[in-house]
Amino acid sequence: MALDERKAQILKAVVEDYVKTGLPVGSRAVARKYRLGVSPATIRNEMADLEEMGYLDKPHTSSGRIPSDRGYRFYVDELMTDVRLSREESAMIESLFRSKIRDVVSLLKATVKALSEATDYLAFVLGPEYVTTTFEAVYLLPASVGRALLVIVSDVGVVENCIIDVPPMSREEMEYVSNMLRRHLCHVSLDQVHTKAQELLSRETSRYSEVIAQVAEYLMSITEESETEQLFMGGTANLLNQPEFRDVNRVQDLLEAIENGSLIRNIMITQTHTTDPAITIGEENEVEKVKEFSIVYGTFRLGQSAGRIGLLGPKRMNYPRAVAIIRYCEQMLNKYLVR
Amino acid sequence: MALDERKAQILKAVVEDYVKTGLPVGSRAVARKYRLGVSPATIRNEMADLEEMGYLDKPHTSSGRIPSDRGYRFYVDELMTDVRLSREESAMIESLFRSKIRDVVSLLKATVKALSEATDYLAFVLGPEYVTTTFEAVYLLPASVGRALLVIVSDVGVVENCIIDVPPMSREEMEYVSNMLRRHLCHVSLDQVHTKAQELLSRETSRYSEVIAQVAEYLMSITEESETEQLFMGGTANLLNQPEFRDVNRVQDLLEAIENGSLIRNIMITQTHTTDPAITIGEENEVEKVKEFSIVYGTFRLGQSAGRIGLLGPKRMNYPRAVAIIRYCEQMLNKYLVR
DNA sequence: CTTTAGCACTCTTAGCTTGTGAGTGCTAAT
DNA sequence: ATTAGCACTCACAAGCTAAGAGTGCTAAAG
Repeated sequence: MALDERKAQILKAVVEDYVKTGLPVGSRAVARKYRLGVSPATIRNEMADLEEMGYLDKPHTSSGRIPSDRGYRFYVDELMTDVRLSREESAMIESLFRSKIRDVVSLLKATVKALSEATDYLAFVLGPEYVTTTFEAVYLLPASVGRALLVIVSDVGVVENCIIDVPPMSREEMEYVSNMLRRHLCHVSLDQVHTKAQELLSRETSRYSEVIAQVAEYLMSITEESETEQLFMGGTANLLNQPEFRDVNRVQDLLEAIENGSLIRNIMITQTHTTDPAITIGEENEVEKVKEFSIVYGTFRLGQSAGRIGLLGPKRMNYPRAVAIIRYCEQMLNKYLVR
Repeated sequence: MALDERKAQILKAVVEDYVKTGLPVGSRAVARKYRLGVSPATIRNEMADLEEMGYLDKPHTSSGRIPSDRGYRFYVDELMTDVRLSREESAMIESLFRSKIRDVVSLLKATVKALSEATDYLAFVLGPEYVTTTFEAVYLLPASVGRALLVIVSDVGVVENCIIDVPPMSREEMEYVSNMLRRHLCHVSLDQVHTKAQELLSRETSRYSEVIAQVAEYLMSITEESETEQLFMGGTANLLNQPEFRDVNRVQDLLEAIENGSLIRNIMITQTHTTDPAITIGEENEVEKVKEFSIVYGTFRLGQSAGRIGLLGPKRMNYPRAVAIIRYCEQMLNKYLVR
């Protein structure tokens, strides 16, 4: 399966030229731009071989070659060389991060912004799952008559809140309930919240039982809920820059699926990643609608759980650059998310 | 400026037909579909009059008429009849709301979703400005060594949080600081937060002064910050459904501007609204990039401040329906946001 | 005096034809 | 093994034509 040196060089040239121009690349162009010391005719022969081996495709009988999924895969695995972001660029990105060190959510939003502005692709950040989390704090605050604001701080610093109905009670009473909730439901692993709440309910047969039940339910619901909420995306307009989207219908379908959010989540769930900035190319993607695209994604840690950041673009993607940017943003996140 | 009955009927027919089909409408079509008891020739004459008066345009010398901005305006002001949402539809929307009565932010997100799914337009919700707001609660919670989580609850129930650096301190110390902050900075109008914080600083020359300063700064920053954060959008893919976007470049430009968010904010700031679901059509929009579109937007109240919900679509928009949906969502919001 | 039928004219759009250019595969010479 | 040469393929753009929808005007009819 190994390619001899010259074939490898030609494959590399084809991929990089096609990535740059978006046009099928011919033997002439390869000979001219990437001087390999051989004539177009020789390159033609080699390209015919590469096609037979499945690394290149032809859009139609005559006229240049484009890389196949396999060609991209070989390029990504063996041929591409790491690139470094320019000084200005990394400075630009870092400054964006620095200005947003407020809370986790803003930081993730900043990441999306950095990614989508630094590339021509769709950027996404999938917040960490809650599964392994406990709660750091639970507060019940008076909101208006008959309503209270429930504020919850997870151990990774993500804050959630909701409004619940409560029987009318004094400030002191509410503080009492609030303290009780804190004592019994904080620092308890999620799978035990339910039983703890039941315990609490059976002991407290007071008028607060309704409140306790509501809080417990909300705590439980957060597990799934927040998964649907914690997806940030940006740069949808970037996709329209790609020449492959000259016709609107193709993009529309994808956009719809992306916007609703389930798509990215599906991808991240079904995908089994291996290397750090993982790359999936075209048909390698499990999800149907993405089989014409590539995804480059990485991981960041927050507490005990992990989140994902990624770029979705055409297969004709600048992989070295995408990898460099994902790597850099991973670093930034892990740096600013320390806790 | 008033139009005689027949002209009005014809204008109405042209607008509604054009809205439905997207194709310039000719005299024949009007005569056939909206039986007005006159022949195409008569309608041709009337349409020529309407064109001269500025209510209709011709894309090119021969071939049907399309409404001008003025034509749409007249239609919207005088001709269109209110529509009601179907029972299923309003039930669908309300259920979406009901399932999301958790916190303000989820509710606003649900609104965007409802709006964009119920229409073919871009939906947006602009959260209420903070200007007139005070803070209901301020908490400083231990996060990790040297860091604390600052949680702030505004009087309208919006929760903000950020992480700040603090000198190492015990749980009791932090509670002391937290209480101090609460006593001095809650229920204080925003324009006084700064002076209050100064007072506090001058009295407390302790090691906590750094913390107090940070908190004060954050409180101040929220005013602008949250304006940039509190914009929710959905349904960008809807725009691609519109036949006017058969070519990609037009939409890309708009999408980019929209995604970055400043566009909608600008519109809402520059626009002076009058009626409740306000409608601005084409050139009536102050913002350059929107002069080819129309916006229908309404207001909801949250505490002392107000937010906006709206739809952005082509001038060829189904105005009666857009108005009905905006109205309905306004109601929903005002119902579920009571405090 | 308003309405209508008839007709010549305009303009867009889709489909077809043609020419050009980029690129290929094959063969024969180096 | 490499390369030059050449015939061949195919996409794409440009130009052309025919069809169709719609108009404005004129003259007849109510």
